[in-house]
Amino acid sequence: MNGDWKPGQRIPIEHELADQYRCSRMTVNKALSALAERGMILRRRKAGSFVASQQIDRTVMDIQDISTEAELAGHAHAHRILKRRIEKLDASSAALLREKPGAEVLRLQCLHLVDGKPNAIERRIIMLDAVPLAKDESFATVPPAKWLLAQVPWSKARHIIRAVSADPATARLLETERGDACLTLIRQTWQNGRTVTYVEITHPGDRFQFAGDFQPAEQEMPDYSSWRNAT
Amino acid sequence: MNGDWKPGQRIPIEHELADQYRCSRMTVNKALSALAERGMILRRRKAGSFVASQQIDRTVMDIQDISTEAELAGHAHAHRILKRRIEKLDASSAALLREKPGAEVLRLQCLHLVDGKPNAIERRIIMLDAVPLAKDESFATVPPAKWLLAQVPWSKARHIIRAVSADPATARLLETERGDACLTLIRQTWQNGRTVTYVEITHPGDRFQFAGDFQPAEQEMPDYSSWRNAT
DNA sequence: GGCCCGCTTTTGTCTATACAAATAGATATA
DNA sequence: TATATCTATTTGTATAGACAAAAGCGGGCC
Repeated sequence: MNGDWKPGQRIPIEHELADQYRCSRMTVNKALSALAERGMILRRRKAGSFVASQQIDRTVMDIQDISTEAELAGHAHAHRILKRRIEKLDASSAALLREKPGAEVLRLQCLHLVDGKPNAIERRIIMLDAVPLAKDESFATVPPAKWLLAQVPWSKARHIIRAVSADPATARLLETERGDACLTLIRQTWQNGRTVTYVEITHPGDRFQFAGDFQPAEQEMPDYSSWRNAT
Repeated sequence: MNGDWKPGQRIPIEHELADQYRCSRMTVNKALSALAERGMILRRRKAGSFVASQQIDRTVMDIQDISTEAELAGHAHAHRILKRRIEKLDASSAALLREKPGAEVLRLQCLHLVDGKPNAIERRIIMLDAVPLAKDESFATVPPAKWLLAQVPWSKARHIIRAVSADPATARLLETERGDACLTLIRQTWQNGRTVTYVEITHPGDRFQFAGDFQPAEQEMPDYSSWRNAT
C-alpha cells in the first residue's frame, strides 16, 4: 500500500481485508504476519493490527568470522595463537559471561592478519563443558571462530559493539599508537541455554568498520501488489 | 529438527517431511520458508533445499533515535542546535553522499544531552529538494531525527559504525579528553532512490555501545514488549 | 559435440475451512 | 467502587487440495 495509513492507526481486520481485496484470509494473514515480523505493524489478538510508529531503525548487520570475510573479499588471512591456556573461570570473567565461577574454560588469545597487516586481536573464552573437543585442539591451522562454527551450531548470540582506546599491549600487537580508537565486537553464543563461547574482537579503528543495510518492506514484498489488482 | 543435518547436505523434500512428521505440506513449507528467510537453508525449485554452508552471523540491531531511546530508558533528553546553515553541497561532501555537488542542502550540527551530560554530537546534511519544509524549521524544540521521521517516511537506510579518536572540537563538546575513542554511527536514508539525509552521530566511547541479539529460527520471539500506545 | 524443446520434480503460493488461543470489553458479584 | 467471570472478537495456526513457476534432465535434432 502506498502510505495510506498513519502510524498508530488501526487497520481493518483480516476478514475485511480479505473481502476488500477478494482473497482468502490466509493470504491476508500471511502478508500481515510478514509485516509484523519486520516491525511495520503490531498485532494483538482481539485488539487488532496497528501501524507501527516508524521510530525504530532496525538494521541487519552481517557480522562474519574474520577469516571468512577476508577470503570473500579476496584478501589473504592468517592468524597466530598468542596464548592458549586451560583454567578455571575466575570471578570477574564469570560476571562478564553471567556464568558461575570455577567452570573449566579454554582461554585463547589470537592475532589476525589480513594481507599481512594486523587486523584484529581475538580474546576468547570457550566453555569446555559445552565443547570438550576444544581441549585437544591447537587452533594452529583453523582459526577458533571457524573451528567452533563447524563443531557447535549455536542457537543464540548476543553482540555488543564498543569503541575503546588501545591499551599498550593492544596497540603494540595491532601496530597502532597507544590510545588510538579501536572498535571492539563482543559476542557471546549459547546452545540450548548453555554458554558456548565468549569473545572480544578488537580492530584498529582506522582499518575497520561495521556496515548494514535495510529496506523496510515494500520492495521485498510483492504480496502487496497482488492485493490491488485482484480478480 | 535438532542439528542432525550437515552444511551443504540436501534435506528431504517437503512432501517427505510432511509424511515423516505427520503434518501437511503447507506446514512444512512455512517452517522451511522461515528457515530460508533467516539464511539457515537455501532453497531452489526442482533442486531442493540445502543446509546453508557458511554460517553467517546475522544480527539485528535496533538503532533508534537518541531522544526516543533516552525517553524509553527513562532518561531526560535535551538538544542544542550548534549550527544551522543552508548551503550548496561541496565536492567532498557530495562524494560522501554519492550525490552530485551543488544541490541545496541544510547543514546542521547539534549536541545531545542525556540526563544533562553530553551524549552525542550530530552532524547532519538534509537534502532540501527532498525535504523542502526543512528550510523553515529551526529544530529548536524537536530534534532533527524526530522531525524527519515524522515528515519523511524513509524507504531505505544504510548504516556504518566506526571507532574514531575525538578531535579537539568533538572532545570539548562531549566533555571528554582529546583523542579518546568515540563511537560514530553514520546513517544515510533514501526515499524513492533520492537521498533524504545523511548524518554522523558521534558518541563518547565510554558512555555508549550498540547491542543486538539474535536467535536463529526454531523458537520465535514474541516481541510485544515494545508495544506502543495506539490511537 | 551443441542446441532446442518438452517432461517432471520441487518449491511457491493461493483457497476454503476449521479450530485454538488470547484478550478487550461487558456483565455479574462482592 | 473494585474485582472476578464470561463472552465475543480477532489473530494464530493447521489441513487438504489445487495450480503456477522455476529449473534440472533427457531426448531429438542439426
